[in-house]
Amino acid sequence: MSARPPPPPRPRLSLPPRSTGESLFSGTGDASPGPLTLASALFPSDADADAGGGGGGGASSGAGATSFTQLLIGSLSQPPPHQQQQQQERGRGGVARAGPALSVAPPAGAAVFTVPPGLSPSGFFDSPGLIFSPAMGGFGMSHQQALAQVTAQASHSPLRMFDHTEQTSFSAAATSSGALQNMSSAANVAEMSEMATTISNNEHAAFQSAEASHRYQVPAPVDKPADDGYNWRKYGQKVVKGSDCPRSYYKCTHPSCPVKKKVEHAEDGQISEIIYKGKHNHQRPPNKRAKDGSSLAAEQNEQSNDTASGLSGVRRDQEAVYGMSEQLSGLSDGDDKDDGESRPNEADDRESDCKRRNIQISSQKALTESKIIVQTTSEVDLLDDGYRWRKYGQKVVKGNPHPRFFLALLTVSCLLK
DNA sequence: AGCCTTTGACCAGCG
DNA sequence: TCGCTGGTCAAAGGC
Repeated sequence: MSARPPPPPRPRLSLPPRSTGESLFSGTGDASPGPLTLASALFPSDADADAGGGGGGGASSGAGATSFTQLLIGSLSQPPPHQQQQQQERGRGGVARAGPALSVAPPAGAAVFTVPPGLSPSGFFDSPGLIFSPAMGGFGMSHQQALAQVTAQASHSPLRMFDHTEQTSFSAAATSSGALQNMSSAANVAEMSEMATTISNNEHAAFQSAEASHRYQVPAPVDKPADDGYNWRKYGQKVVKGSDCPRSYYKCTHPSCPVKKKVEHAEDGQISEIIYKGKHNHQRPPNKRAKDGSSLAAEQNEQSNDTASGLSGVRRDQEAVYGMSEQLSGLSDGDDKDDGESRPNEADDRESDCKRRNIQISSQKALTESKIIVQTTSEVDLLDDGYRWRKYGQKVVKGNPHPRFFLALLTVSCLLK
């Protein structure tokens, strides 16, 4: 066991079929996709490339994806600014750059929110790292802002993914953060950090972690991947074709709650992907995680955030959180205005609109602040997002053949106008 | 005792 | 129509 011979299966990012990027900025786009989203959005062509396999392909993806880092490398050396446009053009064309590392999320437009393994969506949303407050009309801040914030902070502290901020919610799950490795303390941080995420919303939000598999050294029980504050009951498990990892099916135990989630495991038993489906129609159960210790704090933290942080005022808790799904799914038109102008394609927008209706869910939450480091196996056009990134660090992570790059956002105004 | 996991079987959608 | 595959059900067992 110590020596893991075979290359760990790369985590996959679920990307919505094409239009993702566009939709991100469009319709619900305003849902401030946040860096993660952006990242995912950046991998447009993936869909094109995989287009064929899209649907069922969810599971299999991993093929030659370029690693985020790799892309970064390449991208960094490229001129960033105009990329946005290029990207769009290319996107449609289907640059195949986005590697197969990304798996296509549910084709049918089911708004699925894929959370990086080990990550809990709620943590996601609650986590200060993400800010998506539907109530705020577009999530409190535009994705640019979020991005800026995130990246900016990230630059200060190169923690990985949802660094400490996440710890609150994630901590619960973080039973043992041995994984934390370099990170220091926060147990959960480790988990999150190791994962990369991708978000695809609206039509397909998919947050996923990229280097997950081997990296999610989630010591915690595999079956309980993410403690998102809700109670889940496993109702099935199945080996999905094209993937060696078994997929587990969970249902929210709350009566009448339609929410389900699928958790895919890697060969080594670690979680490689979590897909949430549906919206909780109830309040999150009271600290069920208290026993976890850290969770308690998280919970409190969360609450304080809800009320004090201002994220609110508006029912940030459930509705906010879930409201996000609405946002993501583009159900809330009002907020869309935010980015309305930045929308690249209204046509797509409309199209997505239709899709959105079909969306079953999406989980969501927002980054409230802080640092987020996006890790993806396929960075593709990460830098093509129209933002300017600056590399401020690089690190070779154990177990990961690819060096990890830390980027800071330099500007965020380009997309706005 | 209640809740959860496991697991084989069944069902439905799709090509 | 058939086979494949993903998703769900439900009985049995465990904690």
